[in-house]
Amino acid sequence: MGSPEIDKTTTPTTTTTNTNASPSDSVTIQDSAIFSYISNLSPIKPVKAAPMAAGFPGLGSPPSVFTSPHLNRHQETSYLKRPRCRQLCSAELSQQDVRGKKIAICSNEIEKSETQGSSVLVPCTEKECEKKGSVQDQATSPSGCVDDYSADSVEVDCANSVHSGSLSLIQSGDVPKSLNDCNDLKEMIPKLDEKNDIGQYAEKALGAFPATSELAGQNFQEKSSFDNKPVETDTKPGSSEMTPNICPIVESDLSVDKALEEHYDLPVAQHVVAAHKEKLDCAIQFLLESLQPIQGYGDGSMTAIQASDRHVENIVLHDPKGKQHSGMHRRCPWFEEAHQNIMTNSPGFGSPSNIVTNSRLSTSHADLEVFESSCLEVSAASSGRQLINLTQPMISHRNSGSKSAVLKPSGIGLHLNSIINAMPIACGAIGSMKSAEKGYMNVEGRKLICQQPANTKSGSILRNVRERVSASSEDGSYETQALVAITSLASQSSQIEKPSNDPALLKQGEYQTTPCDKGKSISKCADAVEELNRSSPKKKRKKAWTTNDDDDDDDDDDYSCIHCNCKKSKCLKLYCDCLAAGMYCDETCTCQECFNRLEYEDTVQETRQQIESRNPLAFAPKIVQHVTDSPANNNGENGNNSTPSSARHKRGCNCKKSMCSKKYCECYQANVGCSTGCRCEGCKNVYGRKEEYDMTKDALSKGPIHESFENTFDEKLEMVSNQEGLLQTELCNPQNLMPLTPSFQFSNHGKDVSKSQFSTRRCLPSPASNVTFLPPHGKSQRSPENSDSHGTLLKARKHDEDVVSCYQGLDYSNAETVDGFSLRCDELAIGNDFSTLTNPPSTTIASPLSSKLSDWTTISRSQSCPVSGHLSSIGSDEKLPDTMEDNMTEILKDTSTPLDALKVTSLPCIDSKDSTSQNVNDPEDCSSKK
DNA sequence: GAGTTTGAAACT
DNA sequence: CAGTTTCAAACTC
Repeated sequence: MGSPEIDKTTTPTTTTTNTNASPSDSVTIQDSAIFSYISNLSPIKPVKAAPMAAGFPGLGSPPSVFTSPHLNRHQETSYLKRPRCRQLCSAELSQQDVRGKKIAICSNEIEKSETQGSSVLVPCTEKECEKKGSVQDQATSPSGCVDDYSADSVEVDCANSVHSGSLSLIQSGDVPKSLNDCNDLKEMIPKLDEKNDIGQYAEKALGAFPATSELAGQNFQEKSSFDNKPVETDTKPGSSEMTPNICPIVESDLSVDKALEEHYDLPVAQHVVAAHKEKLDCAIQFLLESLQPIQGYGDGSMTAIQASDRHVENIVLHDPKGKQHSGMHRRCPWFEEAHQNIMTNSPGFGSPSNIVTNSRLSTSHADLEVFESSCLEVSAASSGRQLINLTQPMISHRNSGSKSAVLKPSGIGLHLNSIINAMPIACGAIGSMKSAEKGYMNVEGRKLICQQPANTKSGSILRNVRERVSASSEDGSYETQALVAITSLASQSSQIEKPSNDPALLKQGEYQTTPCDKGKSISKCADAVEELNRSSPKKKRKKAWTTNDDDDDDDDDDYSCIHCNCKKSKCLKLYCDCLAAGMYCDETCTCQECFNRLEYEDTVQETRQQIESRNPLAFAPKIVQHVTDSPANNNGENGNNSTPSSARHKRGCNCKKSMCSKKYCECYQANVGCSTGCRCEGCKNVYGRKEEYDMTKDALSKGPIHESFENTFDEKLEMVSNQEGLLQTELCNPQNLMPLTPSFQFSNHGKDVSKSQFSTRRCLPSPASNVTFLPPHGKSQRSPENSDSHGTLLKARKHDEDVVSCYQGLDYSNAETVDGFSLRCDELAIGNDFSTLTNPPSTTIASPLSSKLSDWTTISRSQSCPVSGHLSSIGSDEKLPDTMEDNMTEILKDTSTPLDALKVTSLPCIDSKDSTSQNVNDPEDCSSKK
């Protein structure tokens, strides 16, 4: 009480400049900043720092709120995109530009998931970003390309980081030059796309650009970015049908794939294709090659270029509809914070996205050598996709990682869940997202939901995407990305009619497909997404973290679905759905004495920190995927399950009288079954009863250890990942997730769940963050459909795998495992010796800590590439950065029990079998032995 | 719409 | 950690 009042008095003075600044003002400022930035090239720092800091006090310091979510910053940001987008846009542009396109893409996907339809986004973005866009356009318009680009970037930034990435590219490169050369590039690019003459292209590029390979590389990128439009037309003749939103995402992923496939006949390409595992290495190599070589490796350079181009295309495409983000009317402080933190804090985050960003930053900054930039891009291209996939989920979420990520709605999570991450994946933090239909589970939160105007095209788009995916990618990793995109698309399509949260988005990552199952997996994924998107009809109101989006009526974005009616809490407690979702209250809220407003950012921030201090996972998605699915969950006892079967409430419910059959029950409300974590009495949860869950677990895991592990360790990990992800997410991921929080996390949860866990454990170390976690590792090769018949076996497998992976580290050699892994994992793990992963604790711990993507990046680089640096190895905890250690410590504390359990339990199994692969393949054996 | 019920969040 | 209180949503009428 007191604090709020105090804040009121204080905030006005302190925050007034920041928060009070009218959107237009902020926009203009930002625009000007952006403009200057572009013109000056140097720039990222000046512009954003101020506004962001002011806007989001919490960001400066790792937001306590989203501490857990560190990893998912991206997602978080993506998750909760609301009003703030404007400010963020400008600020982010400068700061975020550094981010890799891929990151942006990821965010885009998340956003898409959240917003669902580009069309949907458009309106919103227009509202929010119109001013900005116009201003920026005018300001930046040096060239048409630039204009579009900048404009897009601005708008996109709000929702997507991609734009920022593109901007960064532009900035990094000599803008003027690039602009001038745009025409040339355009001309050249088409050819490239056609593969007519990569060599020529390279030569031209070299000639046109500075002699230095570095410059050339940059130029290429820049050009590519600028040439996006041309490329699009050329490359995507058939894609016209696709909505801009979809196209960008898909293309981004696909583009990379294509580039790799098409252009990488080179050894490098082989590396990439041959080893998803070695993506990092490939990226490194690619970088190396790119450095020297455009000449020598024209193809390689081209690839990078194309990738960048495609990204650009994506951006460009978004332009028309680019204003997607606006979908969120509300602003998500967390999310923003996450962005800020990410942007300001470090060039290198732990997450791949961060990595990408860094790379781009390097380009923009000149600090990094072109080499790095090229490498980054390459890596981004290779890994970025993964990231994308990851983000989605997450997303989850909303931010699970409140602090680090700040926002994200940690998983699709519930709160942010609303999105989680939802939200938008993630917009992870989103968490609480209520998914439009299903809500993003967790991603935390956020509701990623964005309404999509009904897109008649969605279906066609989806098809296109699928086709492309199948056609384009041979690599599972790529497929994964494609899947993600598809998933988002599917969700969009499914949601077209209705706004939806996408917990699914958060969890999109979960839907990995193996090459074999591509078609099916994709379609299934889409189906799953759709399912997730389904909202429960009954709900009058959704909680932010709820996965379901009931609000068919709501055309608003997921976030819009979140409203509060607080009377006494002043919206500064978790009672407030808005706050829980990492969102500010808006006019739609009927709260009284509300302090959860932009005007009281400081207060909100403090409150969040306070809440987080009490419960670090307070803003994490409430719903997370579980490793084990109860049969009931898989099919849904009622067959109504909208949420992933594997999804479970993080903490479980405590229902006494409602029998978990009313919305009083958070599990039921989230359309998830009860689990062992629930203390409910007389559970009759139609989505899965606690007893069933327990029985299933017992049967599958055959050991209390598994349960304990799953419940505690996995859940935590998942949560963290979700939060960070999401939507995001979400969830994280999204939120979520999902959110997927929002971070990150959805329908096919059974499968996905296992995957998610898998990924989590495996990927934990990866900077990729939650998002990556979300992706289903476990299932990669498994058919998406987990029929009950297969369910048991698969489940058993999953458990075994999880245990093994956790304990021993993944055996990437194992085809299944590899496929299952998200790119991030591959990158991270691959680059390194898995020996590093050998330490279960370190691995598991690391992942949550992924908040510092930079570390990861460095690690991955160091491992794969000598260049890098600081971290000698992930494997040893000692070597981990302080922050990492701290995070790990926290995580360990949280999961200490699980770890122990894991060790104890898993060991027998593992020991019994020498090879991890065997364990993975033969879960039964382990179980039988047990 | 008012009142009741419910369970999470907050507090002790 | 358990018990109690507070709170706001869900529910009922």
